[in-house]
Amino acid sequence: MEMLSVRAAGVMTGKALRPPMREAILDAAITVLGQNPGASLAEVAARAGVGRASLHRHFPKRSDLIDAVVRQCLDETAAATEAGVRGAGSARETLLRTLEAVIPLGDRFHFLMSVTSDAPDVTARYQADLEWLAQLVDRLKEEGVIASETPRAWVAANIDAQIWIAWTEVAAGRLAPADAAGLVLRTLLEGLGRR
Amino acid sequence: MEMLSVRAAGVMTGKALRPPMREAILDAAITVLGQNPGASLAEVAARAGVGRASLHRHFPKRSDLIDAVVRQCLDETAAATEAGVRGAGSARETLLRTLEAVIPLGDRFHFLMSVTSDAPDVTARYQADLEWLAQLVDRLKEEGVIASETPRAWVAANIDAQIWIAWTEVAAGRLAPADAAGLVLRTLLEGLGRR
DNA sequence: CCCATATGAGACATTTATGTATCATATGGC
DNA sequence: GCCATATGATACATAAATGTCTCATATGGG
Repeated sequence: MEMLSVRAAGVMTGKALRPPMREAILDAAITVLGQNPGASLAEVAARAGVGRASLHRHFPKRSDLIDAVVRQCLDETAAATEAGVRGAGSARETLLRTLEAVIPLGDRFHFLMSVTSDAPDVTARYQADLEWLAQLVDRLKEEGVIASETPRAWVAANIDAQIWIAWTEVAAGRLAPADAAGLVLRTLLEGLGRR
Repeated sequence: MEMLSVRAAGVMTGKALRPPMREAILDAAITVLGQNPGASLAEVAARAGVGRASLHRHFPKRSDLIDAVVRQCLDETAAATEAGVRGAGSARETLLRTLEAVIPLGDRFHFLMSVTSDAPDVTARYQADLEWLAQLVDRLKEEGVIASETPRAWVAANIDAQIWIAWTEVAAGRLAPADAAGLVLRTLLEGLGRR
């Protein structure tokens, strides 16, 4: 039984368990590099409350940190969208659930937009996400929720933009988190005009 | 009369006449720094087809270049919005004319968003633009074009986002320039839903 | 043709960020 | 209490961008 406790404490840190420090650095990186992609690693370390040397121990090169953050963001958004897809229902319901799950990850989303990664698996996953969104758009058109003439790229760009706007407004305290997804859905489908 | 030609040639270059080189550098800066705000001045100079030393002659410090680009973008957007406002008409017509004028300047808009300038007059002009947009939103609400309960910040953020989306789609060749403003207005007011 | 001015190219110093190494210390399991 | 490991602080080396300077050259007006 001691073996088990030892394992849980950190021997298997390879990937299953995440040291708290690594997580703190990744969080700081999302915030700092999201606001300013050219920020220095010293700023990231300071935000994480960590020495710059320790940061380099976990991520030897800047590109390693960027890669790890991108993977983290992809993992989180994938988990969120999977949860949204799992439950059955109409495409409109799927969209609403996905929005509820994804809006709180707006900063992750924004970071993924601002970075260009060269790792092939990363771009593959990114493409997969875009493909999934495209299929959802097609389902929305089939159900008559979205006008079928509207270009797919236009719809996708609008969804992305709305997610970012909603996250910004929530983060600024101008919008209640519980209202965000509904407002986005309404704006997307009916616009801002007087109904 | 020779004096006049001399003047026109460049003696009064202080502000009235713009040397072609300065313009080329500013254009290149908008493009390069718009895509990657951390790009080096060497990249900007190369894009402008100009030596790096010459760039430093016109803009001794990096911040000087940034400032000049910001001012240029503010000038252009101000000229465009003024033209949209001048003609009388409903707020909806004003919005449409403004969109037509501003969408082609989407990259200028995007650049202004991505940069934080510390010059006081720049921030003042930026605030003035935001104020003008807020007033237009109020007029739209008064006319019943936009639902009056919708928060002003939500409307403004949506307009900004639509401008950027439209510019991107036009630049990518997926949207005809002539269709852009109309599509934006329709999406803003009626959304993407089937009418 | 001559001259003033602007440019391009290159050398150079300075600054800033990055990456590496070392050492003292603290933390946590045993 | 002891020891392994991780961390923080510091110093150092390297790389890259920035800013300055000089010189040869071209351009355009007189």
